[in-house]
Amino acid sequence: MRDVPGETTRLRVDARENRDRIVATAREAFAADGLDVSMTEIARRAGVGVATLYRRFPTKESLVTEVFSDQLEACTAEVHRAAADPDPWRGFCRVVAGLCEMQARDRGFSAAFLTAFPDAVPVDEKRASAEEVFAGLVSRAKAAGRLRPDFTTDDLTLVLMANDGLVTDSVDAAVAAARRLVAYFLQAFQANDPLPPPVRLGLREALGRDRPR
Amino acid sequence: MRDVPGETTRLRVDARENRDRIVATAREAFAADGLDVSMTEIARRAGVGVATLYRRFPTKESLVTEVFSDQLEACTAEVHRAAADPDPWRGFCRVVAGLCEMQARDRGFSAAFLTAFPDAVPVDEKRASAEEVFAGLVSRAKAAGRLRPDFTTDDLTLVLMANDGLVTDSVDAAVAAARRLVAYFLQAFQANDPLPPPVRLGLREALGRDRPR
DNA sequence: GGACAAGCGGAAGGTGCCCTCCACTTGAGC
DNA sequence: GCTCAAGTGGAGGGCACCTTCCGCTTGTCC
Repeated sequence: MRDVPGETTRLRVDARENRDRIVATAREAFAADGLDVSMTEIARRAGVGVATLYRRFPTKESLVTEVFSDQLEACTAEVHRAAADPDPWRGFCRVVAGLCEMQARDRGFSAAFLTAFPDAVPVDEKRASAEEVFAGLVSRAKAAGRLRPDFTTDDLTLVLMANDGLVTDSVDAAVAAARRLVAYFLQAFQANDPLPPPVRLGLREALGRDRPR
Repeated sequence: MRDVPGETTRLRVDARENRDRIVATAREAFAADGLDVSMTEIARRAGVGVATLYRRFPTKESLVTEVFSDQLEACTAEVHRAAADPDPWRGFCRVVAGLCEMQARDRGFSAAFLTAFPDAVPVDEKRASAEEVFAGLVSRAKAAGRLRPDFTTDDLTLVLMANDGLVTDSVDAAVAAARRLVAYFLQAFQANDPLPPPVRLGLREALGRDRPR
């Protein structure tokens, strides 16, 4: 395990360029093909050796975390912005639609956002903050009588996980599918018929499923 | 590529027992852990060598096809049974709920049912037949005024793919999540507000994603 | 009961992955 | 310009997977 230069250490300019190119390449690759793209392949596309890649990011997970940290930021920002909407129901719809659209446009994003990164503390912090804000939005939408009272914030996880299942070859198809899915969900969230009990979904494993026994 | 004894060839009794045990073991393994369970692991759990496994099933895909062929049969049977319901809306609900429940109970099933097996012709045939029957059920449910007119049969694929995203550690949690998801969907399917255009989702690759370029 | 094809297990081949090692190159400060 | 730590690329170690090979065992049929 080597040390990764933090904000304090300054990189040499060529190293800086390489690093930026790596992150940009990885972002595109993950978006297009999901998190399965190999480190060797990323290095090749970025025009560097694998050692260079591993010097900056000692593990694949660290690369994933880096790549999606600002995407996650954009995502939580979207939640905060939507929560500021004077109409809570419209804000609620924006959150659901916005997150699902992001997810559909980026195959790696869903995996990254739904995944718990044990090492990346700020990720969890931002997530928690966004969830809190969202919870406020939910209760206001309920108070306004637009959102069904038995909706729980765990249902957002349900929506995101369901939306994640809509894997398709083309981005356009994924976005179209996500839009229709969201429309169905939003209709259901306005209705008021009895529902099975809410479920708290566990987050998925990061890279590689765990093998029982 | 070796030859696989068909219905015509009779297996030796010990070989027959081994074969049955392999299929049973694989069924359990796939149900519990998905299609990622390795051939070596299946052979080990079945108490046979890998060569024995490969003698019966020359490729992993052939084993998967064999294992899920009768599950698929049960699935299409469920569709036919539900379609016979005098109340088309109730039948429709049974199809949606039934398929999703099966999917939630068996991690491998979703992958197998949503996946196109190029080699397994009967699979596709049964699928096609079930889809035809389901289409009839859909139009009757619409005629009865219970199902929204803009529902398309492709939306069933949407539901199944969405439900497939609800991967959880425990079966109970998966079933609970699927129930709630289905309840939301059924509410939305009764509503009648405008909706984005329907989407035709492509089926996923069988084993291992394809690598572009 | 004996012959032999069918069946068998485990070692090993081939591939792809994550990650490390190490000899070579190069930008930065004097 | 010279020095040298920082940076680099490619080979390869370790592992897991799917699949094949081959010498040994065993059910079956006469």
